[in-house]
Amino acid sequence: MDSGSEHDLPDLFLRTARRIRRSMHARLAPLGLTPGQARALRILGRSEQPLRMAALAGQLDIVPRSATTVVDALESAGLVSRAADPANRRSTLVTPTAAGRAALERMAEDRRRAAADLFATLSPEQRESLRELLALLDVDAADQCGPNEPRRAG
Amino acid sequence: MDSGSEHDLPDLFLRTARRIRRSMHARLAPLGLTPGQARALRILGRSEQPLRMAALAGQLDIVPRSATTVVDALESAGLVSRAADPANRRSTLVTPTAAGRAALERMAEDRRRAAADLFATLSPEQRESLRELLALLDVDAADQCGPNEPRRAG
DNA sequence: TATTGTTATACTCTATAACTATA
DNA sequence: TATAGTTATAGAGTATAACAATA
Repeated sequence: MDSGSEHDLPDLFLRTARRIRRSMHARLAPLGLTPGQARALRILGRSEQPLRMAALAGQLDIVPRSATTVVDALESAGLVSRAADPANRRSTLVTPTAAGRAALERMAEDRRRAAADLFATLSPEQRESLRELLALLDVDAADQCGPNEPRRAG
Repeated sequence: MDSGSEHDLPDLFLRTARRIRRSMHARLAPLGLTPGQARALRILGRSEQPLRMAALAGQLDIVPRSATTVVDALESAGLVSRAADPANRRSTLVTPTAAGRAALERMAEDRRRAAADLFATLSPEQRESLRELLALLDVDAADQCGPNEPRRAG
């Protein structure tokens, strides 16, 4: 009734993002995970190797300090473990535990269903278009506005 | 280098949203406004009538309590004013002040440029496609996941 | 000295619950 | 009693700055 007009592209984008985040939050709450924690766990789960904190932060597109908070929570929940990198003792390697991998499996199905729900108003072709457009936006995006990338002029 | 793969639609979406929010934050910081405050001010500025708190919350797609915080900040900054609705003294009517309207004008140009930057990797046709897809997503979106709408089954 | 991660802190955004004033 | 808004509080997400350990 009050949402259909006058929004520019960034506005529309953040509006939908808010809705997605709200939905994820509700879906994950019963599992005791926040959307950010679940996202980090997925990244760790799909990685072949244990990830350093900085690498995880890079994939999450947040500063390393913020990754610490996320990993702290996951570690407390027993879903990931930290270990010093033998090759470079400054580095911390993070890996999902067995419980972490089990949680990922439990979440996967639910996640697919939720995504389908969220984008239910789009046809499969439209969803594919959206995916392509988002991928385009993502390409050099981090270079421009990422928190970890060096700032450039402009 | 590390962002190009394995993201589903919600992930891609939130990733870009994060980037947009970061860009807005940086752009608005010199003006002493947060993205949320600027958004509320724009909604108030484009409204013909003064808005009640609940109406503003509705357009912002947040709960009324959250709108209070935003309006508090705008009022402190002298950009909006609150007045009791003469017709119903329970209601509060919010209007931009002259300073608020001036701030909106100052922001408008900058905002257009920022939006162009953010979506620079897309052609005009692609931007239009994206706009249409987002509009579709927005249609019955609030009904499903909004914080103010009554919860339904499913 | 440079790098990696962390401790300490702060701010934005949003939520629920309880309360006040009004209807 | 129901409604509009607020006070009080909390938690998620993210940031900067200073510091320790290691290289």
